[in-house]
Amino acid sequence: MYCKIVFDIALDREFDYIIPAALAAAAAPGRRVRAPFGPRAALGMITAVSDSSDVKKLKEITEVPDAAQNFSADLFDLAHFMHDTWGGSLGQILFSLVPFFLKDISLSPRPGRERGRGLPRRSEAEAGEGYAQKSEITEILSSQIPVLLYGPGRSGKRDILISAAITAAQNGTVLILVPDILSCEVFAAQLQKYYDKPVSVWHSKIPAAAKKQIFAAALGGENMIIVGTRSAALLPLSKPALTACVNEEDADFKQEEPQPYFHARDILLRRAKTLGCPLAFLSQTPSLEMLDLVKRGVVREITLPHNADLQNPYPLVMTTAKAKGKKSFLPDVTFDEISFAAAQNKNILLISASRGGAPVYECLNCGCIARCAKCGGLPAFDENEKLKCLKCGTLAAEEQKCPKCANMIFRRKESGAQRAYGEIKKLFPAANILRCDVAPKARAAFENGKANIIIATRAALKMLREERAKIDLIVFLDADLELNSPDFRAAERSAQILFAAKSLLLGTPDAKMIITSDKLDSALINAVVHGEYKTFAEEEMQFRQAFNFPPYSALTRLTAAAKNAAEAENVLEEIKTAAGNFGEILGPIPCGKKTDKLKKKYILLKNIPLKKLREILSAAKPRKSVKLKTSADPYSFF
DNA sequence: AGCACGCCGACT
DNA sequence: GTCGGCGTGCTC
Repeated sequence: MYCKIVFDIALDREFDYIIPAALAAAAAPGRRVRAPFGPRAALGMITAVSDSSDVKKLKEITEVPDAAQNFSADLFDLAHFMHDTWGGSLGQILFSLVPFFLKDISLSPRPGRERGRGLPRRSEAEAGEGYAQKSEITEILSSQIPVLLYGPGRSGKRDILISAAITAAQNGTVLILVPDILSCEVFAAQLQKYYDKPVSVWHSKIPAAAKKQIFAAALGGENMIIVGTRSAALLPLSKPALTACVNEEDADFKQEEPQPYFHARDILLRRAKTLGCPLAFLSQTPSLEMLDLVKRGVVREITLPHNADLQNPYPLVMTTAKAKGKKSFLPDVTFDEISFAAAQNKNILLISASRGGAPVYECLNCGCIARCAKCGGLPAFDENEKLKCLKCGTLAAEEQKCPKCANMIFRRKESGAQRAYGEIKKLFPAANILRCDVAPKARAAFENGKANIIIATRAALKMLREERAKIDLIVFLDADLELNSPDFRAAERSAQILFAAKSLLLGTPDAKMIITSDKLDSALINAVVHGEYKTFAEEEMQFRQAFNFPPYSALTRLTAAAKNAAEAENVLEEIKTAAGNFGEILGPIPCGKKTDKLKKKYILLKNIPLKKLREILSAAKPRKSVKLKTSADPYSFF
């Protein structure tokens, strides 16, 4: 007998081995095995068993360590689906389903009833609070196809999910995915108020021992509720009763960087189908992919009405064009609103476009950016306030003549939050101003009631939304900047952020929002002002169709990294020519962020299956000096 | 991914 | 003269 084995390494290849007679009974697809691999003995996993092999010099597998298979029935098939859909190493995919802490728990008796990290339970009185009792609950639990709970902020989506989860958890395992760790903690705590058993919390910060218990319980098909981040989508589910995904549109559900590559939304769709289990997506700004699924009848949408019983059910959204000229950092409207709010000691949140890196040296007259005389790199002020080239370290003169307009007015130009902080401090010297690049700081600031003005990025906004912070005025300092990114989802992302910000105002009387933009008549801005996400989504959907972007095409990104940009470009051009017959290709496009010393460029391939792309890549003899990386359904475009 | 093999720079 | 840099290549 022979078998094919994959290993937990970034190598997408199977290896053939002999199964010795003594191990024949235990060896089966999905079973982990010990086998000699090069100079060492490695742990692999059997993908197939057969009675012949083409390979001449074969070695024998030496051990089958586990008493039985470690994952639920659908996961072996899911691994192949992940491999086909997003690529990567099948070995790493399979091993990600059998975590490192799993030694031989597969046949161990069920753990005690306390598992995972039990959250503190609320008092009887609090637990007695009524939770949603709506027809949507039965609709979710009895639907033959996945459901999208679509509704504006605070329309009761989460209450419905909590009720459905508690009902379903009487009959099996409930798995609820949320985008990030904070949402995980917040939602689990919310759920715990109504659930009389401990809610299991699963994310990267949960200790291995607790994860092991949750894993074992899920594998055992226990009645329980798991709230977790995207990696929880890969947990075994032997007796699933309900799966769900909160804030479905969040890009964090896509795992790009470490293997395995996957999109939690697509994993849930696939698993719900094969497991025959109810699935609910929650969103106030559904992704266009989700709206496409609804349109095609794959997902059924349940629309929740706007909740008019809120403190501020229709928050005022104002728009203003960017300040023209050099003297004013803020448009007049914005300045007036901030002054007014600050005078009343209100909480003001300023959203700047980006965290902003080192300040650059820019000509105030023509915008020309100073260059290093020696190497052409960007000079910037270092920690000692010396103007130095970022590339070669050469000290540059601060008194420079602009090479373009010959003015002697080079100025330090700080970007993003950094710049905003300086300017706001000048304009509102009496206010407490806090700059928070990092999300948790925003929380502290509002808790203390210390800061009047918080300057934050969008990441912080997400956190504030989760905490339902009390904010009286939100100002987007430049809503257009996001749209300049090469990401075709830029507009969608902006919409998500703007709508999220708007619903942050719902609980605070008279709270309002100002959007600074030079595209005031765009569908996006109009949609936010009038509260109709779908208006924007429809126009965006037409854009996607017109330019053949997802959900109208399957996108794959191929990145080339080389010592010099021309080399990377040449390789990509070659591949573009070779693959041109199979689908539309965009690029090569230079990567914006320079992470290492290698130059990177990428092309975008439309509707070329991964399998086809692999063929093309192996046919085009890849040069050793150029590193290629493919990414299916990409979400980042750096 | 590891880990070996292999051919060019500054040290006991 | 050697130690060691990491480029290249292989693992059934």
